[in-house]
Amino acid sequence: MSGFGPGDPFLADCPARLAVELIADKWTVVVLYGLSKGPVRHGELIELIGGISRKMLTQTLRRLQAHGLIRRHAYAEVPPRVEYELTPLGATLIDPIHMLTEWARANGDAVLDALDAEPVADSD
Amino acid sequence: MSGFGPGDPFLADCPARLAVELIADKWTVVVLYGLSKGPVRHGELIELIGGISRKMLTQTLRRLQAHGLIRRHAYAEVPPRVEYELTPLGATLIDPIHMLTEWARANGDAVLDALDAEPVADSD
DNA sequence: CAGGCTAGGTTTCCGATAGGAACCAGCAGG
DNA sequence: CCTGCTGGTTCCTATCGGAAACCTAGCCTG
Repeated sequence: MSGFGPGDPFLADCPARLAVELIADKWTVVVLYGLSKGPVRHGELIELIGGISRKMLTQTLRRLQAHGLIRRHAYAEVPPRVEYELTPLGATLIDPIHMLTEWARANGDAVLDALDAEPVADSD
Repeated sequence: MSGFGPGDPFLADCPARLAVELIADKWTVVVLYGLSKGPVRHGELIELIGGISRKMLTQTLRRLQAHGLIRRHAYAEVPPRVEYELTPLGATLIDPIHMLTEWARANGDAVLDALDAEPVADSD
């Protein structure tokens, strides 16, 4: 009587679960959001995001690329220039991500309030 | 010309960013989804989710509780019974999460295809 | 009435991961 | 020749994740 069917994000072998884990990462959502308005350079993302290290950014981008969500374009210039942009598949993720960031903007303060209000109350 | 304003999930001190990091966790989305249809017991979640350890489940639930997204109800019975349910605040997260899981269900296979298709191609 | 069962939670231990700092490549300009 | 720009990688450590054992507390069974 659980009401969950196959394809739900349960049971480790279903693709939905894998995809959820893809984006359930500290930086993935922010990076994808940063790419949502067009191609962006590596360095721009660093400044834009703030708090991410070059290593983590590169690592996140590589993973997204491997999963087919973004495309990497390296120009043979000096100094080097590398741009990243969403693939069509990656672009389909923007809507769900926008909902998340909208939720975050609307409810972020409520979450913060709860954080210092409740000393982990237990109702019984 | 970045086009991102305050409240966008950038810059570590904004509440949106904090809220995004709240759910950008391996288990959070799955656990919240598991609670989306009503109160569920600890043990039920373990079986339902599959792959999560008791430790991580407890830890995730505690964090969600501290952030005001779920409520814990411990019945003084033997053997013990503990139910978790979404708070009104937590319930507002279900819509965004549904979009994510829908995306995952629709595009999970495409992601998997990309994974073994592309040997990390570089377009330059 | 000793010992086992239950269900939720915690502790211990160890391998995996995150992430900062420092370093590298490669060429232009002073 | 030495420095700087940009993207990326390596090294090292603090933290995290997960399996398994243990704990609590009452009921049930032999």
